[in-house]
Amino acid sequence: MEQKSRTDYTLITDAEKLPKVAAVLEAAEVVGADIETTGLSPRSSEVRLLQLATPNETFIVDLLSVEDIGPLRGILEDGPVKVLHNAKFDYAFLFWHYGIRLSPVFDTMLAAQLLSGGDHEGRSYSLDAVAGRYLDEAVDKTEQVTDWSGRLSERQLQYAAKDARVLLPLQERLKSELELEKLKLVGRIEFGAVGALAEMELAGIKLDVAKWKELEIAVRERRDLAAGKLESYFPEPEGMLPLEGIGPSLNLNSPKQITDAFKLLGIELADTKVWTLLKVEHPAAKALLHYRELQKKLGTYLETYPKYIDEKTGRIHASFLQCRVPTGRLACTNPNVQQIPNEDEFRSCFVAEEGNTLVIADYSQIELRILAEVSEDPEFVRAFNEGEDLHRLTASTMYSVPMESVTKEQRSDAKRINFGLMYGRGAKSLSAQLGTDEVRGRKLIAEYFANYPKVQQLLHETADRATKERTLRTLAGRVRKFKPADELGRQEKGALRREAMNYPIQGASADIAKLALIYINKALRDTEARLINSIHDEFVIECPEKIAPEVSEKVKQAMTFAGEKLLKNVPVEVEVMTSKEWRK
DNA sequence: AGGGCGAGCCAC
DNA sequence: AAACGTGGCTCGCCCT
Repeated sequence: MEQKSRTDYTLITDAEKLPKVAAVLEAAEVVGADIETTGLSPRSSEVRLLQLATPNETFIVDLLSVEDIGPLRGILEDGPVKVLHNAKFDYAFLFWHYGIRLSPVFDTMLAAQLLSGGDHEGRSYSLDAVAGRYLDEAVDKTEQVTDWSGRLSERQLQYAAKDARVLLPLQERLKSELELEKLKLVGRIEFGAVGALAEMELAGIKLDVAKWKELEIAVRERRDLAAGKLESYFPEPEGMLPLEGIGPSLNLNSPKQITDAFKLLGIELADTKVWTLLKVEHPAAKALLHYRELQKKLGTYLETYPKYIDEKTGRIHASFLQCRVPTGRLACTNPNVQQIPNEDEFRSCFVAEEGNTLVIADYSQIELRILAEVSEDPEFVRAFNEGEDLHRLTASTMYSVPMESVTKEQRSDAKRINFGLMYGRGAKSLSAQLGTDEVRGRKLIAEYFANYPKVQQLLHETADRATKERTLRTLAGRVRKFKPADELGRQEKGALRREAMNYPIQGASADIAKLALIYINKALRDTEARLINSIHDEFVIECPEKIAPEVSEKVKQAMTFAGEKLLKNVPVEVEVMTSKEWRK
């Protein structure tokens, strides 16, 4: 009689067995899936194992001996739901090495993150941790970091099989939790966006290094000049021999040393932030701000970004973090290509490859449209429906002047208020920004809310609900949980109310953006166009010049369609432009 | 030497 | 106090 192993699995080392495996998997509704790789980067590492689990059987395909996994393609690209933990990782490897687009996907990591409602504090989302929380089952990950490139031990194979199999009960549990918490739609959005994000990371972005270096040299020159000017305001340190004076006597990047240096000028600084320095009369304050700006650009961007260029592809492949941000927005790292300085000087260094062009598309005032939709404020909604300039309209009513007589300054003030109030901004900070006194700031806000009473009502009710019910939802149903307010101090309570007021707006914008990722990726699937960046309400696509017009149209349609899924009473507007270089 | 943290600043 | 929401990155500084 055959001995039963602890975790049953069938090891496939022969390609001829694959059709049979495919037949078994085809009959399953849900398949647990996992891979083991020789490293973390799909572009420089290999896939060693592909594990596929049904309730009855777990297959381990040894991809070192099985080269052609063609018979499994149908199962992976369609058919049963593939359950994975951190599916973007597996998707990227399978897409890069086999051109396979996993679909449909259920991601147990994303599911767990959605269920947390943005409260990630002290929570791990490793498979081990999530299985522990939802199944009371430990998954030993000690084998994960072992060497998967050579001969595999029984322990390794056991581990590989277990990893795929545990996903089945875990998915069952998380699926019902998502249903219970009314997170099915958000789940579908997140799971659908996995592929788009994986492909976007793999596509990467081209940096024109020569142009970047030129800019680096220019900015360094400007920085050195600014440093010299700044240093000239401070007295020479005492007891220094002439030769020793050559090195830097004062570290201009150190807030502490800067504070001390200002003290020598008779200026006491509470801190060295912009806001503080702007109020200082001494020219050294201005010089410091100038120096800081250039130093930031040099250190964070110009000197750093070339290091991120991948040797193989010659492009920068950032990582997008799908569910880290409580509002649902994407975060981005290594490097953060969402925070490249907005000036053309910087952005235009990100270019299309020879023969290609960029299609740059962004939503026009999406957050204000969401505010209109959610608040149902009649004037707000009407303005968007009639294609009016909302900032101008706001200024016109706020200052009681006809639309056509609104000045630039008045419109700019209205714009600041429109944006500021979405962030829960109060009279104090608004008046500071507008350069006016608090009394007038308060009056402007009062006038604003008199014109848009339902906006005020919405913001107020939202903050109250966050405090009382401790949970809020976006238009798509994405949940954010809030701390109990009674444990908070005055200041923290205020912060919570502001977070709350902003959440439904920023969150719905994220919902729309993620839907857009899905639709854009789908629309471009059979073209040579690739999504290469996503900056909250803006998408950058690279494609052969020839097909730019049709790509522009497809992207615009996909984005509009995504917006209209959630905005029913307010029109969605998308602006698209084509350029060899990234620009505003 | 390297981790952790705060200050400061870039994006939307 | 500097109160405008969401992030990530670099630097200085302090720690082990």
